[in-house]
Amino acid sequence: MTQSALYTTTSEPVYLQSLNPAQRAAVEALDGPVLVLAGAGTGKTRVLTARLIHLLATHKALPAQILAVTFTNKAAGEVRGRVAEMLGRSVEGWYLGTFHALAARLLRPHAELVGLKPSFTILDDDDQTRLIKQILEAENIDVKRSPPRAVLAVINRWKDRGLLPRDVAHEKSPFADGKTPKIYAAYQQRLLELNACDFGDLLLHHLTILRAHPDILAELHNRFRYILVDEYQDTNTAQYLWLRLLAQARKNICCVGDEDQSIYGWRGAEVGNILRFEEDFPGAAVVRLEQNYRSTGHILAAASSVIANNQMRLGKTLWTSADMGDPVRVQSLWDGEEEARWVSDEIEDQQRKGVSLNNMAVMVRAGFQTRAFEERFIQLGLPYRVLVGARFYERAEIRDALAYLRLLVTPEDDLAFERIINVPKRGVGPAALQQLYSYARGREAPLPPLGVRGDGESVVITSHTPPHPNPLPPSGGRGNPERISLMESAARLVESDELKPKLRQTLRGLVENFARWRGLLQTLPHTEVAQIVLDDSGYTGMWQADKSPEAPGRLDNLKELIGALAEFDTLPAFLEHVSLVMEATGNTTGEQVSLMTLHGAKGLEFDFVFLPGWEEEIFPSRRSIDENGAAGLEEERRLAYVGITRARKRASISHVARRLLYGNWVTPVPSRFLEELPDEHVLRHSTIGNGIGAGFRLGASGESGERKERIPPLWQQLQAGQGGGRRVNPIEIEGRATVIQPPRDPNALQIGDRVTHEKFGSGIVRRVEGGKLEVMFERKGVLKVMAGFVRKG
DNA sequence: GGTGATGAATTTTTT
DNA sequence: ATTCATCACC
Repeated sequence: MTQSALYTTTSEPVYLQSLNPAQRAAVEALDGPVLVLAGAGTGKTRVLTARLIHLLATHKALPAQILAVTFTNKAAGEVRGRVAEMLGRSVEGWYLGTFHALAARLLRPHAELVGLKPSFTILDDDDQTRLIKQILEAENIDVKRSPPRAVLAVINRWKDRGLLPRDVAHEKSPFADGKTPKIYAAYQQRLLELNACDFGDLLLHHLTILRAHPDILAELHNRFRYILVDEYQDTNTAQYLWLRLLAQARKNICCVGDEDQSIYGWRGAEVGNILRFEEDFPGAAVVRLEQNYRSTGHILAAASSVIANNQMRLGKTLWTSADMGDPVRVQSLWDGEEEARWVSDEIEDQQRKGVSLNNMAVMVRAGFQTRAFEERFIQLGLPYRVLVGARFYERAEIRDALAYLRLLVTPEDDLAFERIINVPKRGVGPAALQQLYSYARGREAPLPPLGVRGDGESVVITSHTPPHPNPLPPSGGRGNPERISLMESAARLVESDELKPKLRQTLRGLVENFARWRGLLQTLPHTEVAQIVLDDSGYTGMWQADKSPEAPGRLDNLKELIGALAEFDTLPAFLEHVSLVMEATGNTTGEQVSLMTLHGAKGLEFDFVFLPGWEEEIFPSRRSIDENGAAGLEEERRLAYVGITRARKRASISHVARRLLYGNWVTPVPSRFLEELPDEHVLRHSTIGNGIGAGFRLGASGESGERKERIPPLWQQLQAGQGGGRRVNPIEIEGRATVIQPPRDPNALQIGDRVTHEKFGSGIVRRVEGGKLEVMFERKGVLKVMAGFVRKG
């Protein structure tokens, strides 16, 4: 075998030297399916990076022969950066990116196969919602009872599951009078007409192509010798199907993930994918990374104890060589205000001891909880930043500006047209827009459409779905050739005398402006053209005239946008980037406490972590349990696990006796997760003097002194019947050797298998006893059933 | 077509 | 409490 220079030196290559045995096993198991179960803080990125380099160093693959998929741009960027650094060369052009970016890249050249042009645009969430709204209205569906966002969510969940309109004909949804499948079909139809994709389509279209065209699939099999997947526990069914298809020839697929950190079920992630890996890829090697390099002993023990209450897991036992450190703090407080005060006091305390604010973070369950802390921090003048606030490209002014640019590049972009036609206000309201629409459709138009044959044999967007509800025919689109864009309609109507004079003049000005701006692109740099567009359209002026306090910030953002634009050679290149990367350009200046949601905290770590609001209904979130029962509760518990394991030195959890929620006072029950924390690793304090809060033992006299107390039985009882969560004794943390497991008999039902029961729905096997199974059902919780009554999958 | 009042909803978030 | 959307009215 050829050996690289890196490899022939007497000592081992640098990138292998510093790995522990488990990490090393994960890196060196190059061929065949491999599942790397990477616990929190066990060096996952390091393994991912080393594995990529090892593939190259051993000459197993060239860069272009590796498909490395991540979930977020941030993760892709991290791997990119580290690989580039270690190799000392650029990773430009590698197939290393997010599912969506890679799918888009692979899809474009074959777009015609699903009825799109290779230049298709990618719609953002906002565009999607507006489109759905239009369709609902055209179908005469009450958008109050069926909010477009909710309908879109249902459709997106279908897409997550890889379901096309033809697959969902009998699926039910509580919205759109049961016509959601029809809405889905109409929506897909409209997307084709707009030559557009939403995020889900990027994968679905590509999947459709790979299934229908073995030659294209074979080409990819030939190209991608090795597949590497990050955060596998977050993959949805569509992504899973896509990966499985791509991996089926060579089976060299390595998935890295942690079922205990699967927290995106609500947006389609299937923990089942990771739980089922060995079944999906028989003969898979499984490597567990269990040595934690982040947290001290008490923190790990507390986190392990909480997560041990989950049934749907493969199981890992984290351990550390670090000392026990500080116990996890649990603080009981009066109300939200006191909680914010307590957290800020603790922060200032650490700050006085020399801890940087950058090493401290507050992690909440839901966005609205940040407010109390922000107010307190502002009051104290404590610098803070909110992570995952409104993202840069989601801000209104940025979306408006982007819409102008999109319209400049693609005059057919009706959604962009609609967004900016009356921004700034030009007197082109819904009525005028309706006129343009009518004309575009070639119906009810005041004049026969110029250059359009007949009177426009147009398919009305939605009102009559064609007999075949599948808008994705295998070849050629079913777009309506008669239909013209809104911009085109405006251009033609301006030449007629059917518009009111004022409107006509306005539209004429706009149409001419766009034509002129487009011309400028030939001679001027695109950044300058962009600036001219924003200025001449009156958009900049609109914000300059705005006296509201946020206006100056918005103008700054627009400047920043032009700045970002400068980093790309062309306008279309920039727009493609933006549609896939909705990230803020980070401006990290000075020392700041971080404030974020638990979801936003994944992948991050801090010395001191504050976890406020551990109260039933809030955390675990009521809706999560309402909507997903036992499975929802387990996901909440994983969120607790993620929160605690973010802490390097100390995790401080708190809950309050009363809280102002949506304008009224509630007295929450302490979170059941508090009870799952083992006493021997926790230090409990309370400033609450008596029994407010449905679970606090009365203090002797109602004074509010600090007091260490055991949480009493009342809510233990309350919880006993809830959520299907069985109480489990805290487990000890212990070391455990890395295991590379031999292949199992693929036919026998085993722990972790997904099964379906006619009456109880689907679930995960958690114990096998002869012919009897103990199954964790998603809806019903843990039940014993006969093996004969379930089927696999 | 723009403005103010009224009423309902209000987890989590990437691409 | 606050926000956001829709409706009635100017």
